[in-house]
Amino acid sequence: MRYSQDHKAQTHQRIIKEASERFRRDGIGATGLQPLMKALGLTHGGFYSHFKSKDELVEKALQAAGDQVAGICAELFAQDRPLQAFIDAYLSEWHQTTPHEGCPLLTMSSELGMRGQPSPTSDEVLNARLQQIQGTLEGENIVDRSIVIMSTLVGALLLSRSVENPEFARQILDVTRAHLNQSQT
Amino acid sequence: MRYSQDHKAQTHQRIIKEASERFRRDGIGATGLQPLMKALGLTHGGFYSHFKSKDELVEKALQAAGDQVAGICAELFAQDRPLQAFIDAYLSEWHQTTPHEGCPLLTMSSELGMRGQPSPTSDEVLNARLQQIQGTLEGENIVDRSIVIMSTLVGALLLSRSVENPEFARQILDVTRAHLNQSQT
DNA sequence: TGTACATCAGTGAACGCGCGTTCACTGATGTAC
DNA sequence: TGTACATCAGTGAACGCGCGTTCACTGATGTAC
Repeated sequence: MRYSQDHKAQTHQRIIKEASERFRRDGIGATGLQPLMKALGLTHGGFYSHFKSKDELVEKALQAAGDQVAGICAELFAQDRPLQAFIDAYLSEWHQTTPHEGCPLLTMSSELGMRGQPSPTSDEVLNARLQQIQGTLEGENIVDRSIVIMSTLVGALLLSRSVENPEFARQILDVTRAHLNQSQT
Repeated sequence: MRYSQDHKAQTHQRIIKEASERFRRDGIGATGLQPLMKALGLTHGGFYSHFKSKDELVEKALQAAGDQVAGICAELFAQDRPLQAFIDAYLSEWHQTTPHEGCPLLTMSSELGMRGQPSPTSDEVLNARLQQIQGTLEGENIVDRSIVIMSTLVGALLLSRSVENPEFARQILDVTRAHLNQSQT
């Protein structure tokens, strides 16, 4: 059956959004197209009238995740203490327990790198964060310092998500947050 | 056919070693038992006379990876400048391009955390590194500082493996290595 | 304005494939006499 | 010491399952007259 004019565009975006969440929460390889389409009330055969392969969806979903996160970060960096707002949000309990709405660098980008299929979009997402951080820094070696801050954020979040003991996970986030907040101004 | 006395133990260890490398390089989910056994010159059916499931192998392989890395780190921490030796090795080009012999925290532990099946062994591996780092530190907040150092190392290595541009990857490692080495003493 | 036709998003069965796991079987070795 | 038997690591076919992808088909909508 044929649908109204922009119905296809809406479905297209719904697939991308659902995929970007599942890829971040469960992993790309562990996300099946069949359950994905079913969750949207569609059948899996129709997938290929929207994308030519799963790989194409992965790239679109990574871009969408990057855009979503860019929006969230733009708000954070518009606050009074922009860097602290960003650090607090990145190392928040919400971000630890909500990977499907969070930073795609430690989920999608990492998995793509592991597969030997790194995407330029990963570089773009990372560079966007670095530039936002750099905008809040003063003094010398701004680029280098932004890279170190971002590495520390990513590492602390990854470890907190990997560890079994919840108190240990919280400690990693708390300690790292305190360190980064006091070392900047 | 029945084999000589310790033949089974040797095969057992060969399976664990090969698995610990493949799990770290390709991921747990992307590693099939059939190709794994074939690479060792065995048939896949025999797997279950060694392990009761893939999950059991995963746990053993994570422990083996932890032990292997512990051995490497023990040598590094026995050198003249132990912390610098560790940092330089962790952020080396070798570690970036040799995940199958490297730290299981950003490969196996991360994937297990993502699956909602975190292992206590992940905590043990991380704690072992933290204690080795703490042994090289002086002054206050030694535990906190060790967590920050480890987070920064893990994050920089993950980003360098995730990024598409090789120069960008190298820059992340170089900048982070320089920062960590100068901030300690 | 009303009618005939073309479009194409979505359907659902089917494809080959690799996965983890099972199972009856093999046959060289270790053990018991 | 020589022989008969039990053991069990490893074999290889088979299991059901979910994967990504294909394909002939449907039928409500947009378009042309």
